[in-house]
Amino acid sequence: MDSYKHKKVITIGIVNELTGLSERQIRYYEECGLIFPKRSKLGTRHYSFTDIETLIQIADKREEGVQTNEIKRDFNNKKKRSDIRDEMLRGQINSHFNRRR
Amino acid sequence: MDSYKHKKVITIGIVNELTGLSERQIRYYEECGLIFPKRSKLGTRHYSFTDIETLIQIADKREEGVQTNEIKRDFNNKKKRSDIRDEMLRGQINSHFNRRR
DNA sequence: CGTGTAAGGAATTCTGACACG
DNA sequence: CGTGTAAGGAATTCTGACACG
Repeated sequence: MDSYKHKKVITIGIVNELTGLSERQIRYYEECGLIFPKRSKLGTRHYSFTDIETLIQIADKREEGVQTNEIKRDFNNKKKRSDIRDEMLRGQINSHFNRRR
Repeated sequence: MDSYKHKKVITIGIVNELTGLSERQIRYYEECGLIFPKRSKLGTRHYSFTDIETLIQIADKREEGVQTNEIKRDFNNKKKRSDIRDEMLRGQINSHFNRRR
């Protein structure tokens, strides 16, 4: 599966290499609620490949001058839209089953 | 794509958590030529998810009492077989194109 | 607001070696 | 052969803070 994409196994140093963002920036975007690394028992942050993809999107937005605030709102809206789409899909499937009864 | 699977971004501590193998064992299997982590400039080992899958296979074999030697031979044979299969596939494709000329 | 930096501590990783077997 | 361990050093990561703006 693509579950590897979501597994939180990458340390901040590697994320820095992969994204070009400083550790300071990476931690700050977490503080802003844009990414959510997992923590090991000892407090070390672990990121997934999807986190890295998100960080690259953030970096692009930031270069355009978009504030973390805006970026967060955009992310939430995108999520909301995909949730709605999923729900409509479920609705179609249900009506399909209802028709068959 | 599944290129994430092959990206060498995981440190040995995480590999230990994911496989249950000790760092000593993980490094030893590298010495035996069974896995090939990448090295950062400073010498830290980085593993991919495929490396982890390989390590889990190794662990299974070792539990059955198979020596690293045997395991390596098995891996090489498996590789050889898949290379041959690939070559035969290429042969078929070529003959297909030749027929059309 | 977003990011750099110096500070000090705690945990990580590395290598080469001795040990047991 | 395969793995544990203690040893010492080097690099990593973390937090809270001061700085600039």
